[in-house]
Amino acid sequence: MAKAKITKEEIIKKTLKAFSTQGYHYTSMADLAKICDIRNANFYYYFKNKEDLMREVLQYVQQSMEKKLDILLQQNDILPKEKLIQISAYIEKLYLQNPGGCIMGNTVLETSFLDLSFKDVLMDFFKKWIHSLTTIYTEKFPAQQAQELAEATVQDIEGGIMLMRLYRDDKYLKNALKRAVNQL
Amino acid sequence: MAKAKITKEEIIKKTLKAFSTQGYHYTSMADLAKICDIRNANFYYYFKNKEDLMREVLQYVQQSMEKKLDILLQQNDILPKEKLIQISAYIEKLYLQNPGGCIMGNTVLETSFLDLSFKDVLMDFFKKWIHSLTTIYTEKFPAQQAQELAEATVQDIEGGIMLMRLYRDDKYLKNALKRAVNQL
DNA sequence: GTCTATATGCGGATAGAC
DNA sequence: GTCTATCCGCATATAGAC
Repeated sequence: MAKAKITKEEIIKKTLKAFSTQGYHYTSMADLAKICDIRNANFYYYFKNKEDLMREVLQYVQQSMEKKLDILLQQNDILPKEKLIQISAYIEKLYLQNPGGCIMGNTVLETSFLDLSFKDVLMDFFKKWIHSLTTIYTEKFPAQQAQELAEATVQDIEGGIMLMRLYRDDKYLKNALKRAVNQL
Repeated sequence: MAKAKITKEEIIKKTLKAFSTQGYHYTSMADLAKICDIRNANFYYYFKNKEDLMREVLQYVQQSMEKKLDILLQQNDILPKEKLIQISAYIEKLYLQNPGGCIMGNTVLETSFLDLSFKDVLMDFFKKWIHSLTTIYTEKFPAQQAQELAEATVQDIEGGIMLMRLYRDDKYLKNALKRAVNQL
């Protein structure tokens, strides 16, 4: 087959930023077309509809996160605290580099009352994140407490992203990440 | 003047629930008209536009919160911990009674990239909340630490609301409130 | 103050040529 | 695979009668 002007993966990467900043509903297909430098109609060759595109975008983020966490956790030669520091660094890079914060958390609050196909992707994302943190905290705390600590950490970070966007000050996210590491 | 079929305040109270659950953009004037049992056009007699209506809705929530916190804090005859418990109870009632969670946090994430007139109301809301918690935590911790603890508490709660909506499980919010109280 | 009717634009999505 | 043209519905908002 002939080389496409733009690949599916390129579309996903380029639209991610827009969805991340502006949210799902507010980002129009026209916006996305401009960003990708293609025509509005071309999306429908690659994706069934807007919802399907969003699903693939979220899946891309979810799978990147999952892969990254698996690699980090499998390191046998480093201390738990060091793993935590690495996760923090990853999260900070992920959420600090664009003004939109966390596309997963944003999308939950924007769409949780609707019956959209990508809800399970959002659930997988946070489930994996919490589970990874639980695994690490288990090295110091009993299982139940480690689980709650992991949930609290994710909540602290996600709430921090909200305040970061409101006040345009990244101290809220940075402090949350610091607290997460200091649990060990 | 003749009695209006519906007052401005009634509109605000009735539309609050819809905005809270569905968000700002997704809630249409038609939705709101149905809820209030008036015609679409009638809103424009009371409010300049949709943004203006939303501003008044958020202001109503903000002012209720402010009043409540002021009353709670002014009690001289009770322990700081008891104040914290009362605030928790208020927050729990406020955020648990409808499926939309926290309209203020939702609205921040949905609209913070836009230049909307109600941004200052959102900032006032969280500023007041954090400040009140700081005041209480100051009874046990040094100022700087109390401030960070207050921020962490709000972040924990707001993140908890997000997970609560995602997994339809109120344990995330309830645990966050418990942690807030247990700081004292 | 509340109504009917409607202007006006933008949203997602499709048809069909090339 | 990519294009142009266009459909159709819904959004906010306004005009003007009652």
